[in-house]
Amino acid sequence: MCADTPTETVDYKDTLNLPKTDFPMRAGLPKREPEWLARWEKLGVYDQLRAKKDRTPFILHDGPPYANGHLHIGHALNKTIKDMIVRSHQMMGHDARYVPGWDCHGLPIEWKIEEQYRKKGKNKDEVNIVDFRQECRKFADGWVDIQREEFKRLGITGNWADPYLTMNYHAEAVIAAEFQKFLMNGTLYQGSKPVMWSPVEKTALAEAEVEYHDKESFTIWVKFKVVEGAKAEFLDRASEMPIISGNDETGLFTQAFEKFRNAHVVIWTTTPWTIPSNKAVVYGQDIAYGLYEVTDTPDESWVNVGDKYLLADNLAADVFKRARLEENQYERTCDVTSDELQYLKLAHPLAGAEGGNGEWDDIRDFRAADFVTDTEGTGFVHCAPSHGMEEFELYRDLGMLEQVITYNIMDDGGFRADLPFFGGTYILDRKGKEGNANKTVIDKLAEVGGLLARGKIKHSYPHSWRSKAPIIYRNTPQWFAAVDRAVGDDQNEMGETIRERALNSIDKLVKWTPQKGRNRLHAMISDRPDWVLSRQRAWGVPLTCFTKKGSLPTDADYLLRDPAVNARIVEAFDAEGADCWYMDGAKERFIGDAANPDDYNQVFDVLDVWFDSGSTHAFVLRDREDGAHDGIADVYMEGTDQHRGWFHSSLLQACGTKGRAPYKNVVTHGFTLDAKGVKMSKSLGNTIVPETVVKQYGADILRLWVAQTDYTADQRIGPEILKGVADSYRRLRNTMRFMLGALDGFDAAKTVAPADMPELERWVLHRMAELDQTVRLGYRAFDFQGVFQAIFNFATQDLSAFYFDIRKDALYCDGDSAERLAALTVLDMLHQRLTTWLAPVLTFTMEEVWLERFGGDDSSVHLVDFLETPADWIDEPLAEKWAEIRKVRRVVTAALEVQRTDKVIGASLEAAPVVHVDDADVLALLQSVDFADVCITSAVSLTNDPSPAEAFRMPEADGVGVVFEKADGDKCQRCWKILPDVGTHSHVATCSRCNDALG
RNA sequence: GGGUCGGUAGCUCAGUUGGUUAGAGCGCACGCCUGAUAAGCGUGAGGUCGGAGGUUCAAAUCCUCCUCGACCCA
Repeated sequence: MCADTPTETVDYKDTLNLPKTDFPMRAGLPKREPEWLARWEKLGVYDQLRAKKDRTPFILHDGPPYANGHLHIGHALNKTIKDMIVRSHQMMGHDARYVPGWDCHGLPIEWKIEEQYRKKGKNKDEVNIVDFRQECRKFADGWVDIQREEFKRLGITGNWADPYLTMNYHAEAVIAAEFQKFLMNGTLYQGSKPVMWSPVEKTALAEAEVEYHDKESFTIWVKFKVVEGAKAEFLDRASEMPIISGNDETGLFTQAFEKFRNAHVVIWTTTPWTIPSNKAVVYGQDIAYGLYEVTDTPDESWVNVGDKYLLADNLAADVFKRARLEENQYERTCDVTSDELQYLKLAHPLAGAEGGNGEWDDIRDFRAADFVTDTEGTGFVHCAPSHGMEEFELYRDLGMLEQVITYNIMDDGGFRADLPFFGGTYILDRKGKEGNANKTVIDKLAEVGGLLARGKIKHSYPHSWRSKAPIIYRNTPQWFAAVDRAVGDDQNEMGETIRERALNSIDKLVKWTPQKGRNRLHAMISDRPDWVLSRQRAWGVPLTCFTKKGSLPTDADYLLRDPAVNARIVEAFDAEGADCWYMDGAKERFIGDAANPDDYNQVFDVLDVWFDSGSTHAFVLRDREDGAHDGIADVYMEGTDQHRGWFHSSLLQACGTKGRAPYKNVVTHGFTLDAKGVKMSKSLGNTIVPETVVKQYGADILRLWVAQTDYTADQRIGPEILKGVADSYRRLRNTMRFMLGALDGFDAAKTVAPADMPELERWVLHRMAELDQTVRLGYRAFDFQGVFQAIFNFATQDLSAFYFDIRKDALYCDGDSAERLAALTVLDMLHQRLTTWLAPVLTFTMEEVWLERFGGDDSSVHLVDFLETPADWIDEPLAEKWAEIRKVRRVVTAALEVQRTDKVIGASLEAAPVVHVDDADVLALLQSVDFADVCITSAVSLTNDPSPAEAFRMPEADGVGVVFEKADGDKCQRCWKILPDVGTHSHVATCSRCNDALG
């Protein structure tokens, strides 16, 4: 082009319809999000939605977070998923109300308050319990307020003005009332189990209150003699078992017993004080054992020549070394199989001891157990089921607890006074140092010849978090809900017992997302023991019941079961809170005239907090106006850890009280890990907290992270990942921005009917209708990842890179051409749909995008539903046609790229390629549209002449060849197309279209 | 230690009943445009599908073992 051409200086930019918008490219979310929050608050969006009539309720019931501490990323993930579920269902036409809740009772808060007291030099025991509980309540209240604000900042919608708290008086009343259902229907009973116990503090401890430190312990190897007494017992048993031939079995027994006559089974323990409570010894089914005989002895030893010991082969050498024997002082005489072991019984080393009062004379049980190993000790484990969880469970499962539970250790860690030899000795002294119990036991064992060896060992051992003193396992009375007892109400559709009802509910009434959650809970419910309801704590709902003095837990009259008493309690709790249980005269007040209060003890244990939260379906769903009429939620949505927690306790509780699961859908999310897939921890320094993300990027970025991840598995988050999320956000934001700019001055009166639109527009309608289905199905399945990916790919690939790119020419340069008006109509439709579809995810940004066109004081995208998308927009043949067109287009763009690289052209408008198409049908397709527009070239020639050899081809588009040609003519200074007619019009530097437009 | 779940390009994810050369988006590199401009368009590189065995004509997909990680339990 010549430098002196006058046209070059003409600037037609102002004559174009260029995009015009105030919508900024950069969002500034951290600063602007609070403004939208204030707007929604002012509009009362949540309440306005509730006022909409004739909508089917959709209830996502909130699992309550614990009211303690600032939010971490897990909270943010959890509430964001819930929010997207709630918002998407609202916009799909439901009344999706959401009542957030908090778990307020329990240990961690109790700790904090105790800590405060300790700082003031006060002891918890000196403080009035009601005052103490009030402090806990105040503390929880404070955190509820803080967390509420933090949740709101994330854009979580809900009834924040009136959330539910497990410590609300009504909640406490309902929890007590729910507990009383178990009391009345007979599933409640008092039993016992070993718990971690701190003798120094005289209290039970929870797992979280325990820390592990190295401790030096006594360690002893103790001999249990194989005894004759076993024979009689075995023969008794054999006679009851007709299947087994008595003679054969007797023969086997005799054989086994003769082989082990006078032999000793050796056990090893680091807690000598448990030996007086020993009730059994167990062996491993698959461990190789041998019988060993002492052949020589060192000078000082507790062994004698001829002693026979049963030991695991892997450990025998070690044991003899401990007994100070040289390797040549013993020999292995024969194999011992577990088949043989089953015929043996044992005697306690203190059996028959003078002064023992027969305390240890009973034969000790000897059987196989799967927790025995041969990596440490002797290959035999001594069982004191009152002081060990595994042993307790073994005998519980055998139904033999009554025979093996002891009560030898008191609250203070001392032996009961009347226990021979050991009464009055203590495991620990008052300061938590080693007491005299272990030594006394060891000395006594040595005296009766029960010891093979002794020593000391340094090992990791649990200590109290508070006193730092060692703890012990101690059997204590607890309250249980029986899961295998018929509940005895008439709600038996799912089964008679809690377990049956739970398992049937899991399969028949609940849909699981992801499906594998079903197996997880099913397995747990199948295996679980009875539910321990009681905690020896102060901050909780008390087990509101009374026990009869002088009665045993197994007696029918042990528990006071009186509806009038129960009603008085519930009524009082509702009015005054559960604190009234702890007031003076409470027993007399509640028992009233139902019985003589002096005959009863009031129970002061509190309920497991899982019972509290397991009861939310009653005091939230059932009792609240904005709950669910049948007390059943559409969705419970929590982390996978809640299979053990809330999903589990809610299921058990509801099966005990209403006969079925309180939910129809259970959705679970995984855990949030750092960028490498490792758990976040302060010590690793890989923690990401919501507050930081919100401050740096904004809540919408955090929400988008949630939507882009597969939340059903564990997710990762880190700086790089967040940056990627922010990148996607910007891409999408700019696409929206382009639409807003193009729609500037949009005139609804000039809308074009779909039937009158060009094919390209109708193809966009088709894609929109397709996407409408994808979006709704995805939201219904809680699949935000799928929804967002579909929308995002549509926006970037179909719109930005294809449709918009092509239509820019018409949008900018045309006057009110049919094409331009159709494009604007489509853009309007796109804007409304994309904005509403994305509103559940990008809550803030979509409001901004919405208001940009539909402003006004009362307007909000969150007040509207997804738009109806006519099904007849779907046009499969058209879609197939345009798929073909895009395939050919890709060949053209790739061909142009070659020329661009060779510096032949820059812009694609400089080209007018010749496209050779072998297939006549495909050629016809291309000829039916403005293929030059589609390729954004100034012209295109379509032909079915065979492609010349130099034509550009691509393997994925068979039968298409592109020969490059430069566009012929001059560049229109207005639309930049290179056309032959430029220069022939009144506006000299323009093409005919632009000449007309300029008028 | 036991049980369960997971490991596909730098990142986020697809991958149907086993079946051509394992896909997409983002990011990256290069180029173009300068009328979406701290934007937009195009092209390209990038993967021994955690590892090792096995079944099969054929394995990301089925089986076994190992490894790493997570959750629950002990």
